[in-house]
Amino acid sequence: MVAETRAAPAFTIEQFLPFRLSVLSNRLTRAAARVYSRRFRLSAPEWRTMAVLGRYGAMNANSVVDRTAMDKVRVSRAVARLTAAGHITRRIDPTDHRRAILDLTPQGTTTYQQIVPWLRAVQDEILAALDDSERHALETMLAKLEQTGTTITPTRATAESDD
Amino acid sequence: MVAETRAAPAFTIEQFLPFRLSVLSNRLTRAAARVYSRRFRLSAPEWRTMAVLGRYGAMNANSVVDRTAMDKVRVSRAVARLTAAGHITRRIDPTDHRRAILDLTPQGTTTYQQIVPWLRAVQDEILAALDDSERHALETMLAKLEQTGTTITPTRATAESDD
DNA sequence: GCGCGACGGTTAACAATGTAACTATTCCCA
DNA sequence: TGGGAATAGTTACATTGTTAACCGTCGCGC
Repeated sequence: MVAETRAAPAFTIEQFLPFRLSVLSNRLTRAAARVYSRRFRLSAPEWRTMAVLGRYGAMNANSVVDRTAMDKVRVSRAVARLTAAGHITRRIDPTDHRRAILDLTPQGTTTYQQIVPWLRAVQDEILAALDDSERHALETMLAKLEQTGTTITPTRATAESDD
Repeated sequence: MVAETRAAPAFTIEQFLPFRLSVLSNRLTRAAARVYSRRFRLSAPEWRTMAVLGRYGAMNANSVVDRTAMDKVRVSRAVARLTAAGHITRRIDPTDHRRAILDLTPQGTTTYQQIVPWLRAVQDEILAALDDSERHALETMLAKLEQTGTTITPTRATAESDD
């Protein structure tokens, strides 16, 4: 029944790194999202936008794009909803009328400050499974994978004779 | 400008684990998807379904759900498209008429066997950034995080006074 | 053997996301 | 200085994901 082959071990998707990371990150993101979605009705893109504004202060949408790895459409939509909800303000940059400068409102700042400790707790809970050296190793590996991840371009299979 | 506070360090989303994993896994999944989407017009759920059938042989949709961490709706749609494309067969289980037994067709098997080596190459390329001990550590940590990830339920923030 | 809760899977309705085309503004240089 | 290329952001449309309701089948107690 198993499409096992002579030379290579079976390809097992449960062990395939992108698959594992995808499942894991979905679960963790979901756990984190409960913090801000339940009580504050924020989506992940919305929270991410507030998070960078809360951390770094006012900036335009493009800077949010750069810091959050979201595309500009997602940011644009998040901004629209956040503005409507009164969490952020949006004013045209007087020096460049294409840009809009975003910033947290007082209400948005309060919300931000309420959410942060909960997310810290989530991260602590995640990392509780690891000891100090493991946490350090995780940091190192993530940094490395984040580097290589950018250049993955499968150019040639190593064993087309996998039949 | 920065919403920095006395006691706690600033909350920086770029360092928040669920965020980092989400960005990383998106990029890796995308890199992997290029392999099967370009040439074979398969989506991720479709490939995942083929992958478990190729690895473990015929099974019903629920077993695919269990092995792929996809919900049943996604599997159902993937199965519909794969059947239409001639990659898999679907026959009612004679011993239980609620179930349908899925299996790769010869064409599906061929496709599967063509894709596998490319995905191996992708994984090798990703792991090339790490040395042997790091790979081992990654394996250990993923296993641990996959365990805890299931039970994350933020119950109490540690520092509500983060204002 | 029959009725009712559970199971396997599909369909339907809706929200979120991605891709591409588009508008408005600014940059830059011929 | 004026006109094309680049930039910032939005809108429109197609695809995908999520949730809930649904249908047929099975298991099981009565």
